Amino acid sequence: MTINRADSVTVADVARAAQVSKSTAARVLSNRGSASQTARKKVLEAAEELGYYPNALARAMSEGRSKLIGAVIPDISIPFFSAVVRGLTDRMRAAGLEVIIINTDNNSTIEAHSLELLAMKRVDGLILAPVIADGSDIARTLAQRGLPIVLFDRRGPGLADLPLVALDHEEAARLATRHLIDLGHTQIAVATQVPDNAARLLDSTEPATRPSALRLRGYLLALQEAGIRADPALIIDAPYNHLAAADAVAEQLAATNASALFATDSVVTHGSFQALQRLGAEIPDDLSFIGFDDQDWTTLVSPQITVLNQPMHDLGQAAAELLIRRLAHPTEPQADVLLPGEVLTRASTRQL
Amino acid sequence: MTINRADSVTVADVARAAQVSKSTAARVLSNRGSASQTARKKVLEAAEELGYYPNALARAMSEGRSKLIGAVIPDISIPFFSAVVRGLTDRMRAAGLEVIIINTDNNSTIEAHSLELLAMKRVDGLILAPVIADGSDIARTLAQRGLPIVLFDRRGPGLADLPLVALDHEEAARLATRHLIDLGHTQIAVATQVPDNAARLLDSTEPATRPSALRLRGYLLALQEAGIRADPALIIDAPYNHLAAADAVAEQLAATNASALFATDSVVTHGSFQALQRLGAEIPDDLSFIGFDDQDWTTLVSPQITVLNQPMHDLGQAAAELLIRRLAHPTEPQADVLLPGEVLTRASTRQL
DNA sequence: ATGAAAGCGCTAACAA
DNA sequence: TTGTTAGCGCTTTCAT
Repeated sequence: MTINRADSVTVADVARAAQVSKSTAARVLSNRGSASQTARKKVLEAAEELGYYPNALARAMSEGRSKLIGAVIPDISIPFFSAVVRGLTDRMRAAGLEVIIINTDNNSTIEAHSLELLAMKRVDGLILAPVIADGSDIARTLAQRGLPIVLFDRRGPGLADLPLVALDHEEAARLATRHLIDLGHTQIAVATQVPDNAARLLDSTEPATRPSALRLRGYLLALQEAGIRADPALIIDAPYNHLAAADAVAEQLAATNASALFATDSVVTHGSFQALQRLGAEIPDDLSFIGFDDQDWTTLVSPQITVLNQPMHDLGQAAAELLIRRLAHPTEPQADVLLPGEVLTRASTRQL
Repeated sequence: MTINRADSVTVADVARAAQVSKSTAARVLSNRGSASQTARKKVLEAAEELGYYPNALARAMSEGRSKLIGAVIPDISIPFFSAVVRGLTDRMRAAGLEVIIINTDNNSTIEAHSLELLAMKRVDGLILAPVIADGSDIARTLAQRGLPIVLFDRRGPGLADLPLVALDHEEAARLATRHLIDLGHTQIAVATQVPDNAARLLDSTEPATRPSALRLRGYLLALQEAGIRADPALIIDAPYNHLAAADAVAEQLAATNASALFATDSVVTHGSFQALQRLGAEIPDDLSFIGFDDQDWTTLVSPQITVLNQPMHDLGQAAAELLIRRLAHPTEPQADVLLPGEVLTRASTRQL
């Protein structure tokens, strides 16, 4: 009964069994230096026999890299992030890297602790979907120390020099809004987390980091391009929680004369759809509706929902690829990667 | 040359800066041995100053445990698993353990490689939702070598002695079926992955490891208890893929006189609902429908769907807890943990 | 081609 | 309370 795996098989054990020196065995097992046919054969047989598994910890110690990547995200149970993580891990595995996932719940204290922890684990690199809040500058510190970091989905404050992989939020929202405009709508409501600087969002100097702000800007831009005046009453402030969003939309939408509604993220899309059901709105006869992210249910309800879909799996892969490139060329500067969204036209939007 | 280590501060660096010996510094930094107030203060200041982060790799080497856990699952992007993983990681983090997630896509070759890889990483323990296929005996080997493993959701063949955390599949399906029986239904169709030994499932000696087989057995059991004869024509073999499942259900259900339908997993539930839409069935007037897993869309469609819900987050936590207990008491035998499911009664099922 | 030996950064047993 | 020293398992010079 070998209960304790303190007795794990080491290179030395293999070497002894193969009757060669430790370094010869090490060479064969790590497939690096040179070794004679006979030595190689003896070592491999001994390793097989003893059931040798190289100790990645020890290897990491001496090689100076752990082959571990940290992924710090808000919540793996959100479909968007779980699809992204799938793309991410697929690509990382192909490169021989494993991924440690940490959920921050958008809490900057948790984020800070997580980053420290991953730094201690000596991860080779980091994918970070930062909490939008100032305070912690740990990410910046780690980056300055030479830890490769790729931002995902959004750029936190003070993280200006790190590369970002994300949906082109602004352009995606512009597409979605233009879809409605092309159908003849002019009274277009939008449900989103409204930032403080909403009114000044079109000033090119006004910063916008959170996805919702960028998406709102895209909406405003599309209106402007079409010569439609933005009506503040049509901008509905919806919390990032489907129940609360449903309440907000139900209440505020009823007071408008909107002929169309655009929800700028998956959670608010969920809430908005519930609000529309509650209001008894006939879609698309009373109101055209375009949501965000192609969730399961959007093709299960009737009418099926037109959505702005983002390439979740690809986004994850792109983030992985960028990080892998940084690992290989640490100094080479990397440009942001913004992937386009796509309107999936279905039955919830129609000509006015 | 060693990459990327130029900046990493070590205990020795701190010791030098604090003008004490390496071991004194190590003692205060790891908070173990004893040290004088003055020494402690000097060391902590020096550590702060230099920005010292302990190297978890080195610590793992000498302590013999990595504080890393492996989670080997079919696919993180499936809502069930992402919710489970959330519960799992929450609990693990609280215990100071991080989780490496690996997707197998139910491919036993990938599973085998993943297990070897995690063994090399010297994870302290493993959560494994095994592919149901014989072949690889790596999990067994690792377990015999003393690596704590907890099975999740299902018990693979040849893994009889490992503890399992799962939904009580059989009982859950029995509950769901009884819900329909209680409403007066006797012609109850079931959509599931039908195992080869379906006909003999009620023999207590007949083995059933895959969740779908256990759920089918629960269905049969409920019928038997109610004195209803099981009708093979009502057992619909549906692939684990919502499109194919929709086709199978649409075709086979039409040929029956069923007044109710029970879908035994989330994917088949999705497909079944599409099939019912395609058939133009009025729910619940033409047919009562009960699905599996409380997915977002089940309350978004109309009528809202009655489902058998499993406690996903709790399942993840339970798996983590069991593994943590094994870590602390490696020899103590552990019993399986089967959590109950619950019928969420909504509008898709009604009195016949 | 092979072997001896020096780390990688940490913990822990043992002295002092 | 401190410091010295010997590992943990692997990679990697540097001789031979």
